[in-house]
Amino acid sequence: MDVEVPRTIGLLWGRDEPGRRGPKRSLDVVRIGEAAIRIADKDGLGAVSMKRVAAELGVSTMALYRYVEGKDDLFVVMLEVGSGGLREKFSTDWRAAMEEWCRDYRALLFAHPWVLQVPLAGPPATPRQLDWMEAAVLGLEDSGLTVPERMQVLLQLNAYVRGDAALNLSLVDAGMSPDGWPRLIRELADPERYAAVLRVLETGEFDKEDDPMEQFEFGLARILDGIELLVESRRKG
Amino acid sequence: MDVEVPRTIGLLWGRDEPGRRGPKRSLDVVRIGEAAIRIADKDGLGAVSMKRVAAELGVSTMALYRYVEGKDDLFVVMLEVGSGGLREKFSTDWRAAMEEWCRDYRALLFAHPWVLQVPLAGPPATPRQLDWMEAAVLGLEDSGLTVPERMQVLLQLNAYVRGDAALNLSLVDAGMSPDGWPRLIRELADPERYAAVLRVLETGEFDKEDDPMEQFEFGLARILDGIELLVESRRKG
DNA sequence: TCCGTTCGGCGTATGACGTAAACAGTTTGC
DNA sequence: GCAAACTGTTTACGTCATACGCCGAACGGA
Repeated sequence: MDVEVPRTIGLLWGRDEPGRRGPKRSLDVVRIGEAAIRIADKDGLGAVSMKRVAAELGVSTMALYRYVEGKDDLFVVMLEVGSGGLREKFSTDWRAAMEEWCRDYRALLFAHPWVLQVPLAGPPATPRQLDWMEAAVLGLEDSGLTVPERMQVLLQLNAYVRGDAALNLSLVDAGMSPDGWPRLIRELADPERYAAVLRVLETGEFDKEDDPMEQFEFGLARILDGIELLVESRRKG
Repeated sequence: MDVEVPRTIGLLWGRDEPGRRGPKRSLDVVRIGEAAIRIADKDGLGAVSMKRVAAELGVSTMALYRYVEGKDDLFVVMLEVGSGGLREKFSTDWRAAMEEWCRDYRALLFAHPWVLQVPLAGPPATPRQLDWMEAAVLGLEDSGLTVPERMQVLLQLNAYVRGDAALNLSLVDAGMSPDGWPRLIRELADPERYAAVLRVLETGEFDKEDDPMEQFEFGLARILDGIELLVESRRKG
Protein backbone atom coordinates (compact mmCIF):
# COMPACT_ATOMS: atom_id res chain seq x y z
CA MET A 1 0.00 0.00 0.00
CA ASP A 2 3.02 2.23 -0.34
CA VAL A 3 2.68 5.37 -2.36
CA GLU A 4 5.28 6.03 -5.00
CA VAL A 5 6.81 9.38 -4.07
CA PRO A 6 8.68 11.24 -6.80
CA ARG A 7 12.30 11.51 -5.74
CA THR A 8 12.65 15.28 -5.65
CA ILE A 9 9.38 15.73 -3.82
CA GLY A 10 10.67 13.38 -1.20
CA LEU A 11 13.82 15.45 -0.88
CA LEU A 12 11.80 18.58 -0.34
CA TRP A 13 10.02 16.90 2.52
CA GLY A 14 13.37 16.22 4.16
CA ARG A 15 13.44 12.61 3.17
CA ASP A 16 17.11 12.81 2.40
CA GLU A 17 18.94 9.57 2.83
CA PRO A 18 21.91 10.07 5.17
CA GLY A 19 25.26 10.27 3.40
CA ARG A 20 27.14 7.04 3.26
CA ARG A 21 30.24 6.70 1.20
CA GLY A 22 31.83 9.04 -1.27
CA PRO A 23 32.74 12.71 -1.16
CA LYS A 24 30.60 15.19 0.72
CA ARG A 25 27.92 16.86 -1.31
CA SER A 26 28.64 20.48 -2.08
CA LEU A 27 25.06 21.46 -2.89
CA ASP A 28 21.48 20.74 -1.99
CA VAL A 29 18.18 21.21 -3.74
CA VAL A 30 17.35 24.35 -1.82
CA ARG A 31 20.53 26.15 -2.83
CA ILE A 32 19.91 25.12 -6.41
CA GLY A 33 16.38 26.44 -6.22
CA GLU A 34 17.57 29.72 -4.75
CA ALA A 35 20.09 30.17 -7.53
CA ALA A 36 17.45 29.47 -10.17
CA ILE A 37 15.09 31.91 -8.50
CA ARG A 38 17.74 34.60 -8.46
CA ILE A 39 18.07 34.21 -12.22
CA ALA A 40 14.35 34.09 -12.85
CA ASP A 41 13.74 37.18 -10.74
CA LYS A 42 16.34 39.11 -12.67
CA ASP A 43 15.95 37.88 -16.25
CA GLY A 44 12.75 35.90 -16.39
CA LEU A 45 11.97 32.22 -16.41
CA GLY A 46 13.26 31.88 -19.95
CA ALA A 47 16.75 32.72 -18.74
CA VAL A 48 16.78 29.79 -16.35
CA SER A 49 18.87 27.11 -18.02
CA MET A 50 20.81 24.31 -16.46
CA LYS A 51 24.04 25.90 -17.57
CA ARG A 52 23.18 29.27 -16.13
CA VAL A 53 22.06 27.87 -12.80
CA ALA A 54 25.19 25.79 -12.55
CA ALA A 55 27.33 28.81 -13.37
CA GLU A 56 25.56 30.79 -10.68
CA LEU A 57 26.65 28.13 -8.23
CA GLY A 58 30.16 27.84 -9.61
CA VAL A 59 29.67 24.26 -10.65
CA SER A 60 29.46 22.30 -13.88
CA THR A 61 26.14 21.85 -15.63
CA MET A 62 25.85 18.16 -15.05
CA ALA A 63 26.49 18.45 -11.35
CA LEU A 64 22.89 19.61 -10.96
CA TYR A 65 21.62 16.27 -12.14
CA ARG A 66 22.89 14.70 -8.94
CA TYR A 67 20.24 16.68 -7.08
CA VAL A 68 17.47 17.21 -9.58
CA GLU A 69 16.08 14.79 -12.12
CA GLY A 70 15.79 17.30 -14.89
CA LYS A 71 14.42 20.68 -15.71
CA ASP A 72 10.83 19.89 -14.82
CA ASP A 73 12.09 18.91 -11.44
CA LEU A 74 14.00 22.12 -11.12
CA PHE A 75 10.73 23.97 -11.65
CA VAL A 76 9.14 22.02 -8.83
CA VAL A 77 12.00 23.00 -6.55
CA MET A 78 11.77 26.63 -7.61
CA LEU A 79 8.07 26.73 -6.81
CA GLU A 80 8.64 25.20 -3.44
CA VAL A 81 11.57 27.38 -2.45
CA GLY A 82 9.99 30.52 -3.82
CA SER A 83 6.65 30.06 -2.11
CA GLY A 84 7.46 31.85 1.09
CA GLY A 85 5.79 34.99 2.35
CA LEU A 86 2.75 33.45 3.94
CA ARG A 87 1.95 35.17 7.20
CA GLU A 88 1.92 33.20 10.43
CA LYS A 89 -1.33 34.25 11.97
CA PHE A 90 -4.58 34.79 10.13
CA SER A 91 -7.75 36.39 11.33
CA THR A 92 -10.35 34.05 12.72
CA ASP A 93 -13.14 35.59 10.71
CA TRP A 94 -13.24 33.67 7.46
CA ARG A 95 -13.65 36.70 5.26
CA ALA A 96 -10.80 38.62 6.79
CA ALA A 97 -8.65 35.52 6.64
CA MET A 98 -9.35 35.05 2.97
CA GLU A 99 -8.51 38.67 2.27
CA GLU A 100 -5.21 38.26 4.02
CA TRP A 101 -4.49 35.06 2.17
CA CYS A 102 -5.19 36.65 -1.18
CA ARG A 103 -3.01 39.66 -0.39
CA ASP A 104 -0.11 37.44 0.59
CA TYR A 105 -0.56 35.44 -2.55
CA ARG A 106 -0.69 38.52 -4.70
CA ALA A 107 2.45 39.88 -3.09
CA LEU A 108 4.21 36.61 -3.87
CA LEU A 109 3.24 36.73 -7.53
CA PHE A 110 4.41 40.30 -7.90
CA ALA A 111 7.69 39.50 -6.18
CA HIS A 112 8.23 36.43 -8.38
CA PRO A 113 6.36 36.93 -11.64
CA TRP A 114 7.89 33.81 -13.13
CA VAL A 115 5.68 31.72 -10.85
CA LEU A 116 2.83 32.37 -13.26
CA GLN A 117 4.83 31.01 -16.15
CA VAL A 118 5.95 27.77 -14.60
CA PRO A 119 4.08 24.98 -16.35
CA LEU A 120 2.31 23.46 -13.40
CA ALA A 121 2.33 19.70 -13.26
CA GLY A 122 -0.33 18.55 -10.89
CA PRO A 123 -1.76 19.64 -7.56
CA PRO A 124 0.38 21.03 -4.74
CA ALA A 125 2.50 18.38 -3.09
CA THR A 126 5.41 20.14 -1.45
CA PRO A 127 5.56 21.57 2.09
CA ARG A 128 5.23 25.25 1.39
CA GLN A 129 2.60 24.71 -1.28
CA LEU A 130 0.65 22.81 1.30
CA ASP A 131 1.22 25.57 3.84
CA TRP A 132 -0.75 27.86 1.57
CA MET A 133 -3.46 25.33 1.20
CA GLU A 134 -3.55 24.65 4.90
CA ALA A 135 -3.95 28.32 5.69
CA ALA A 136 -6.79 28.69 3.22
CA VAL A 137 -8.62 25.57 4.31
CA LEU A 138 -8.21 26.49 7.93
CA GLY A 139 -9.52 29.98 7.30
CA LEU A 140 -12.67 28.57 5.80
CA GLU A 141 -13.26 26.01 8.46
CA ASP A 142 -15.69 28.04 10.53
CA SER A 143 -17.58 29.30 7.51
CA GLY A 144 -20.19 26.60 7.60
CA LEU A 145 -19.58 25.65 4.00
CA THR A 146 -19.46 22.04 2.89
CA VAL A 147 -16.13 20.60 1.90
CA PRO A 148 -16.71 20.74 -1.86
CA GLU A 149 -17.92 24.30 -1.48
CA ARG A 150 -14.78 25.25 0.36
CA MET A 151 -12.70 23.74 -2.42
CA GLN A 152 -14.71 25.74 -4.89
CA VAL A 153 -14.00 28.92 -2.96
CA LEU A 154 -10.32 28.11 -2.96
CA LEU A 155 -10.36 27.62 -6.69
CA GLN A 156 -12.12 30.92 -7.21
CA LEU A 157 -9.77 32.94 -5.07
CA ASN A 158 -6.72 31.25 -6.46
CA ALA A 159 -7.90 31.88 -10.01
CA TYR A 160 -8.74 35.50 -9.30
CA VAL A 161 -5.43 36.36 -7.72
CA ARG A 162 -3.51 34.68 -10.49
CA GLY A 163 -5.64 36.20 -13.20
CA ASP A 164 -5.30 39.69 -11.83
CA ALA A 165 -1.57 39.35 -11.45
CA ALA A 166 -1.18 37.81 -14.89
CA LEU A 167 -3.02 40.68 -16.52
CA ASN A 168 -1.14 43.41 -14.73
CA LEU A 169 2.21 41.76 -15.25
CA SER A 170 1.62 41.04 -18.92
CA LEU A 171 0.90 44.69 -19.51
CA VAL A 172 4.22 45.64 -17.99
CA ASP A 173 5.85 42.78 -19.82
CA ALA A 174 4.59 43.82 -23.23
CA GLY A 175 6.34 47.12 -22.68
CA MET A 176 3.18 49.00 -23.56
CA SER A 177 2.56 52.54 -22.52
CA PRO A 178 -0.71 52.88 -20.63
CA ASP A 179 -2.50 54.15 -23.70
CA GLY A 180 -0.71 51.84 -26.11
CA TRP A 181 -3.39 49.22 -26.20
CA PRO A 182 -6.39 51.50 -26.70
CA ARG A 183 -4.57 53.30 -29.49
CA LEU A 184 -3.77 50.04 -31.21
CA ILE A 185 -7.36 48.86 -31.02
CA ARG A 186 -8.75 52.13 -32.32
CA GLU A 187 -6.35 51.88 -35.22
CA LEU A 188 -7.26 48.35 -36.19
CA ALA A 189 -10.77 47.52 -35.10
CA ASP A 190 -13.69 47.82 -37.45
CA PRO A 191 -15.93 50.38 -35.69
CA GLU A 192 -19.08 48.45 -36.45
CA ARG A 193 -18.06 44.97 -35.50
CA TYR A 194 -16.36 46.15 -32.32
CA ALA A 195 -18.73 48.93 -31.41
CA ALA A 196 -19.07 48.04 -27.75
CA VAL A 197 -15.35 47.73 -27.16
CA LEU A 198 -14.71 51.02 -28.88
CA ARG A 199 -17.46 52.64 -26.88
CA VAL A 200 -15.65 51.54 -23.74
CA LEU A 201 -12.39 52.95 -25.01
CA GLU A 202 -14.03 56.27 -25.79
CA THR A 203 -15.00 56.81 -22.18
CA GLY A 204 -11.33 57.36 -21.50
CA GLU A 205 -11.65 55.21 -18.43
CA PHE A 206 -8.87 53.10 -19.80
CA ASP A 207 -6.19 55.68 -20.22
CA LYS A 208 -6.26 57.00 -16.70
CA GLU A 209 -4.50 54.31 -14.82
CA ASP A 210 -6.29 53.32 -11.68
CA ASP A 211 -4.29 52.07 -8.79
CA PRO A 212 -3.93 48.34 -9.49
CA MET A 213 -4.07 47.54 -5.81
CA GLU A 214 -7.38 49.35 -5.52
CA GLN A 215 -8.78 47.46 -8.49
CA PHE A 216 -7.63 44.24 -6.95
CA GLU A 217 -9.30 44.94 -3.65
CA PHE A 218 -12.50 45.96 -5.35
CA GLY A 219 -12.75 42.75 -7.34
CA LEU A 220 -11.84 40.70 -4.34
CA ALA A 221 -14.59 42.29 -2.31
CA ARG A 222 -17.10 41.40 -5.01
CA ILE A 223 -16.04 37.77 -5.03
CA LEU A 224 -16.18 37.56 -1.28
CA ASP A 225 -19.62 39.14 -1.40
CA GLY A 226 -20.75 36.27 -3.56
CA ILE A 227 -19.24 33.74 -1.22
CA GLU A 228 -20.80 35.45 1.74
CA LEU A 229 -24.20 34.94 0.18
CA LEU A 230 -23.46 31.25 0.06
CA VAL A 231 -22.21 31.21 3.62
CA GLU A 232 -25.35 32.88 4.83
CA SER A 233 -27.59 30.54 2.93
CA ARG A 234 -25.78 27.60 4.51
CA ARG A 235 -26.12 29.16 7.96
CA LYS A 236 -29.82 29.92 7.68
CA GLY A 237 -31.08 27.12 5.50
CA MET B 1 0.21 60.05 -34.75
CA ASP B 2 0.42 56.69 -36.46
CA VAL B 3 0.41 53.61 -34.31
CA GLU B 4 3.13 51.08 -34.90
CA VAL B 5 1.33 47.83 -35.69
CA PRO B 6 3.31 44.62 -35.27
CA ARG B 7 3.61 42.98 -38.65
CA THR B 8 1.88 39.71 -37.93
CA ILE B 9 -0.96 41.39 -36.11
CA GLY B 10 -1.51 43.49 -39.17
CA LEU B 11 -1.62 40.36 -41.30
CA LEU B 12 -4.26 38.85 -39.09
CA TRP B 13 -6.40 41.91 -39.59
CA GLY B 14 -6.20 41.38 -43.32
CA ARG B 15 -3.68 44.09 -43.85
CA ASP B 16 -1.86 41.99 -46.38
CA GLU B 17 -0.08 43.98 -48.97
CA PRO B 18 -1.37 43.01 -52.43
CA GLY B 19 0.88 40.65 -54.37
CA ARG B 20 3.55 42.35 -56.39
CA ARG B 21 6.39 40.60 -58.05
CA GLY B 22 7.94 37.23 -57.47
CA PRO B 23 6.51 33.76 -57.20
CA LYS B 24 3.07 33.24 -55.80
CA ARG B 25 2.94 32.50 -52.11
CA SER B 26 2.10 28.94 -51.32
CA LEU B 27 1.04 29.54 -47.73
CA ASP B 28 -0.59 32.07 -45.49
CA VAL B 29 -0.53 32.71 -41.78
CA VAL B 30 -3.88 31.04 -41.24
CA ARG B 31 -2.80 27.76 -42.80
CA ILE B 32 0.35 27.87 -40.72
CA GLY B 33 -1.66 28.48 -37.59
CA GLU B 34 -3.99 25.61 -38.41
CA ALA B 35 -1.07 23.24 -38.87
CA ALA B 36 0.46 24.31 -35.58
CA ILE B 37 -2.87 23.85 -33.84
CA ARG B 38 -3.25 20.37 -35.26
CA ILE B 39 0.09 19.47 -33.69
CA ALA B 40 -0.66 21.14 -30.37
CA ASP B 41 -4.03 19.45 -30.11
CA LYS B 42 -2.47 16.06 -30.69
CA ASP B 43 0.87 16.25 -28.86
CA GLY B 44 0.79 19.37 -26.76
CA LEU B 45 2.27 22.81 -27.14
CA GLY B 46 5.74 21.50 -26.46
CA ALA B 47 5.61 19.49 -29.68
CA VAL B 48 5.07 22.60 -31.77
CA SER B 49 8.41 23.36 -33.37
CA MET B 50 9.15 25.23 -36.52
CA LYS B 51 10.40 22.05 -38.15
CA ARG B 52 7.36 20.07 -37.21
CA VAL B 53 4.94 22.72 -38.39
CA ALA B 54 6.81 23.04 -41.65
CA ALA B 55 6.76 19.27 -42.13
CA GLU B 56 3.02 19.24 -41.49
CA LEU B 57 2.68 21.65 -44.38
CA GLY B 58 5.13 19.84 -46.62
CA VAL B 59 7.49 22.75 -46.69
CA SER B 60 10.97 23.54 -45.42
CA THR B 61 11.48 24.98 -41.97
CA MET B 62 12.70 28.34 -43.13
CA ALA B 63 9.76 28.89 -45.41
CA LEU B 64 7.67 29.73 -42.35
CA TYR B 65 9.79 32.76 -41.62
CA ARG B 66 8.40 34.43 -44.72
CA TYR B 67 5.03 34.55 -42.99
CA VAL B 68 5.83 34.69 -39.31
CA GLU B 69 8.54 36.63 -37.55
CA GLY B 70 9.47 33.87 -35.17
CA LYS B 71 8.04 31.46 -32.70
CA ASP B 72 6.45 34.07 -30.47
CA ASP B 73 4.64 35.27 -33.51
CA LEU B 74 3.52 31.77 -34.32
CA PHE B 75 1.90 31.63 -30.91
CA VAL B 76 0.00 34.81 -31.62
CA VAL B 77 -1.29 33.31 -34.84
CA MET B 78 -2.25 30.08 -33.10
CA LEU B 79 -4.24 31.96 -30.49
CA GLU B 80 -6.03 33.94 -33.11
CA VAL B 81 -6.83 31.04 -35.40
CA GLY B 82 -7.78 28.76 -32.53
CA SER B 83 -10.11 31.20 -30.85
CA GLY B 84 -13.25 30.23 -32.67
CA GLY B 85 -16.36 28.75 -31.10
CA LEU B 86 -17.97 31.93 -29.89
CA ARG B 87 -21.70 31.80 -30.47
CA GLU B 88 -23.36 34.38 -32.66
CA LYS B 89 -26.26 35.46 -30.55
CA PHE B 90 -26.19 36.02 -26.83
CA SER B 91 -29.05 36.52 -24.43
CA THR B 92 -29.98 40.08 -23.70
CA ASP B 93 -30.09 39.53 -19.97
CA TRP B 94 -26.58 40.25 -18.74
CA ARG B 95 -26.38 37.30 -16.43
CA ALA B 96 -27.52 34.78 -18.98
CA ALA B 97 -25.18 36.31 -21.52
CA MET B 98 -22.23 35.99 -19.18
CA GLU B 99 -23.08 32.38 -18.48
CA GLU B 100 -23.14 31.65 -22.18
CA TRP B 101 -19.87 33.46 -22.68
CA CYS B 102 -18.17 31.50 -19.93
CA ARG B 103 -19.47 28.21 -21.27
CA ASP B 104 -18.19 28.98 -24.73
CA TYR B 105 -14.85 29.96 -23.29
CA ARG B 106 -14.63 26.84 -21.21
CA ALA B 107 -15.45 24.68 -24.21
CA LEU B 108 -12.68 26.37 -26.14
CA LEU B 109 -10.12 25.68 -23.42
CA PHE B 110 -11.08 22.04 -23.18
CA ALA B 111 -10.93 21.65 -26.93
CA HIS B 112 -7.53 23.34 -27.11
CA PRO B 113 -5.79 22.87 -23.76
CA TRP B 114 -2.58 24.35 -25.09
CA VAL B 115 -4.20 27.77 -25.07
CA LEU B 116 -3.58 27.89 -21.34
CA GLN B 117 0.10 27.26 -21.84
CA VAL B 118 0.77 29.88 -24.45
CA PRO B 119 2.83 32.60 -22.81
CA LEU B 120 0.54 35.55 -23.34
CA ALA B 121 2.21 38.72 -24.46
CA GLY B 122 -0.08 41.61 -23.82
CA PRO B 123 -3.79 42.32 -24.10
CA PRO B 124 -5.95 40.95 -26.91
CA ALA B 125 -5.26 42.63 -30.21
CA THR B 126 -6.39 40.25 -32.94
CA PRO B 127 -9.86 39.99 -34.49
CA ARG B 128 -11.16 36.89 -32.83
CA GLN B 129 -9.70 37.81 -29.47
CA LEU B 130 -11.55 41.05 -29.77
CA ASP B 131 -14.71 39.19 -30.79
CA TRP B 132 -14.67 37.56 -27.39
CA MET B 133 -14.12 40.84 -25.69
CA GLU B 134 -16.82 42.51 -27.75
CA ALA B 135 -19.34 39.85 -26.81
CA ALA B 136 -18.54 40.18 -23.14
CA VAL B 137 -18.57 43.95 -23.09
CA LEU B 138 -21.79 44.02 -25.05
CA GLY B 139 -23.40 41.55 -22.71
CA LEU B 140 -22.64 43.78 -19.75
CA GLU B 141 -23.77 46.95 -21.38
CA ASP B 142 -27.27 47.01 -19.92
CA SER B 143 -26.10 45.96 -16.48
CA GLY B 144 -25.82 49.48 -15.17
CA LEU B 145 -22.26 48.95 -14.06
CA THR B 146 -19.62 51.60 -14.60
CA VAL B 147 -16.95 50.96 -17.17
CA PRO B 148 -14.21 50.04 -14.71
CA GLU B 149 -16.63 47.76 -12.94
CA ARG B 150 -17.44 46.01 -16.17
CA MET B 151 -13.75 45.48 -16.81
CA GLN B 152 -13.42 44.06 -13.36
CA VAL B 153 -16.22 41.62 -14.04
CA LEU B 154 -14.52 40.55 -17.25
CA LEU B 155 -11.31 39.92 -15.43
CA GLN B 156 -13.06 37.84 -12.82
CA LEU B 157 -14.91 35.66 -15.25
CA ASN B 158 -11.90 35.24 -17.47
CA ALA B 159 -9.76 34.27 -14.50
CA TYR B 160 -12.33 31.85 -13.18
CA VAL B 161 -12.85 30.00 -16.43
CA ARG B 162 -9.13 29.73 -17.02
CA GLY B 163 -8.42 28.69 -13.45
CA ASP B 164 -11.06 26.01 -13.48
CA ALA B 165 -9.88 24.63 -16.78
CA ALA B 166 -6.24 24.76 -15.73
CA LEU B 167 -6.93 22.78 -12.60
CA ASN B 168 -9.00 20.11 -14.30
CA LEU B 169 -6.59 19.76 -17.18
CA SER B 170 -3.50 19.63 -15.00
CA LEU B 171 -4.98 16.73 -13.09
CA VAL B 172 -5.47 14.81 -16.28
CA ASP B 173 -2.07 15.92 -17.45
CA ALA B 174 -0.24 14.69 -14.36
CA GLY B 175 -1.63 11.25 -15.10
CA MET B 176 -2.91 10.93 -11.57
CA SER B 177 -5.60 8.54 -10.58
CA PRO B 178 -8.45 10.34 -8.82
CA ASP B 179 -7.18 9.28 -5.42
CA GLY B 180 -3.52 9.67 -6.29
CA TRP B 181 -3.17 13.09 -4.82
CA PRO B 182 -4.90 12.49 -1.48
CA ARG B 183 -2.85 9.35 -1.00
CA LEU B 184 0.37 11.22 -1.67
CA ILE B 185 -0.51 13.95 0.80
CA ARG B 186 -1.50 11.53 3.51
CA GLU B 187 1.81 9.79 3.01
CA LEU B 188 3.93 12.91 3.23
CA ALA B 189 2.21 15.57 5.27
CA ASP B 190 2.91 16.05 8.94
CA PRO B 191 -0.50 15.48 10.56
CA GLU B 192 -0.10 18.37 12.93
CA ARG B 193 1.12 21.06 10.63
CA TYR B 194 -1.40 20.14 7.95
CA ALA B 195 -4.27 19.19 10.17
CA ALA B 196 -6.93 21.11 8.29
CA VAL B 197 -5.95 19.77 4.88
CA LEU B 198 -5.88 16.23 6.19
CA ARG B 199 -9.25 16.76 7.82
CA VAL B 200 -10.62 17.67 4.43
CA LEU B 201 -9.09 14.60 2.87
CA GLU B 202 -10.61 12.39 5.54
CA THR B 203 -14.11 13.42 4.59
CA GLY B 204 -13.60 11.41 1.44
CA GLU B 205 -15.19 14.20 -0.52
CA PHE B 206 -12.11 14.26 -2.64
CA ASP B 207 -12.05 10.74 -3.88
CA LYS B 208 -15.53 10.66 -5.28
CA GLU B 209 -15.18 12.60 -8.42
CA ASP B 210 -17.92 15.13 -8.89
CA ASP B 211 -18.97 16.02 -12.36
CA PRO B 212 -16.51 18.78 -13.34
CA MET B 213 -19.16 20.55 -15.37
CA GLU B 214 -21.44 20.70 -12.35
CA GLN B 215 -18.62 22.09 -10.21
CA PHE B 216 -17.95 24.67 -12.84
CA GLU B 217 -21.53 25.81 -13.01
CA PHE B 218 -21.78 25.99 -9.26
CA GLY B 219 -18.76 28.22 -8.91
CA LEU B 220 -19.89 30.36 -11.80
CA ALA B 221 -23.24 30.89 -10.17
CA ARG B 222 -21.52 32.05 -6.99
CA ILE B 223 -19.42 34.59 -8.86
CA LEU B 224 -22.40 35.90 -10.75
CA ASP B 225 -24.27 36.17 -7.46
CA GLY B 226 -21.57 38.49 -6.22
CA ILE B 227 -21.74 40.54 -9.38
CA GLU B 228 -25.48 40.67 -9.19
CA LEU B 229 -25.19 42.27 -5.77
CA LEU B 230 -23.09 44.97 -7.33
CA VAL B 231 -25.52 45.43 -10.21
CA GLU B 232 -28.39 45.85 -7.84
CA SER B 233 -26.55 48.32 -5.68
CA ARG B 234 -25.83 50.37 -8.79
CA ARG B 235 -29.47 50.18 -9.86
CA LYS B 236 -30.91 51.22 -6.51
CA GLY B 237 -28.26 53.52 -5.12
C1' DT C 1 10.36 40.76 -76.24
C1' DC C 2 13.82 41.02 -73.06
C1' DC C 3 16.13 42.32 -68.70
C1' DG C 4 16.59 43.68 -64.15
C1' DT C 5 14.27 43.88 -59.88
C1' DT C 6 11.88 41.63 -56.40
C1' DC C 7 10.47 38.11 -53.82
C1' DG C 8 9.34 33.02 -52.28
C1' DG C 9 11.30 28.67 -50.85
C1' DC C 10 15.39 25.93 -49.67
C1' DG C 11 20.05 24.47 -47.83
C1' DT C 12 23.47 25.37 -44.78
C1' DA C 13 25.47 27.03 -40.58
C1' DT C 14 25.54 28.61 -35.78
C1' DG C 15 24.98 28.65 -31.06
C1' DA C 16 22.14 27.33 -27.18
C1' DC C 17 19.71 23.95 -25.09
C1' DG C 18 18.64 19.37 -22.20
C1' DT C 19 20.69 15.35 -20.94
C1' DA C 20 22.93 10.43 -21.63
C1' DA C 21 27.26 8.12 -20.88
C1' DA C 22 31.84 7.48 -19.62
C1' DC C 23 35.35 9.06 -16.52
C1' DA C 24 38.22 10.51 -12.52
C1' DG C 25 38.68 11.75 -7.84
C1' DT C 26 37.13 11.13 -2.87
C1' DT C 27 35.30 9.06 1.09
C1' DT C 28 33.78 5.09 3.61
C1' DG C 29 33.24 0.18 5.28
C1' DC C 30 35.40 -4.06 5.57
C1' DG D 1 44.63 -1.29 1.72
C1' DC D 2 41.10 -2.37 -1.29
C1' DA D 3 36.69 -2.30 -3.26
C1' DA D 4 32.30 -0.24 -3.26
C1' DA D 5 29.74 3.86 -3.37
C1' DC D 6 29.22 8.32 -4.36
C1' DT D 7 30.93 12.90 -5.95
C1' DG D 8 31.63 16.41 -9.77
C1' DT D 9 33.47 16.83 -14.72
C1' DT D 10 34.19 16.03 -19.56
C1' DT D 11 32.59 14.75 -23.82
C1' DA D 12 29.06 13.85 -27.04
C1' DC D 13 24.49 13.76 -29.23
C1' DG D 14 20.15 15.29 -30.90
C1' DT D 15 17.01 19.13 -31.14
C1' DC D 16 15.84 23.69 -31.22
C1' DA D 17 15.31 28.68 -33.17
C1' DT D 18 17.01 31.32 -36.54
C1' DA D 19 20.68 34.30 -39.46
C1' DC D 20 22.44 34.13 -44.09
C1' DG D 21 23.01 33.25 -48.88
C1' DC D 22 21.46 30.95 -52.96
C1' DC D 23 18.36 29.86 -56.87
C1' DG D 24 14.70 30.40 -59.65
C1' DA D 25 10.02 32.42 -60.52
C1' DA D 26 7.31 36.25 -61.76
C1' DC D 27 6.45 40.78 -62.92
C1' DG D 28 7.41 46.03 -64.63
C1' DG D 29 9.41 48.80 -67.68
C1' DA D 30 12.20 49.11 -71.89
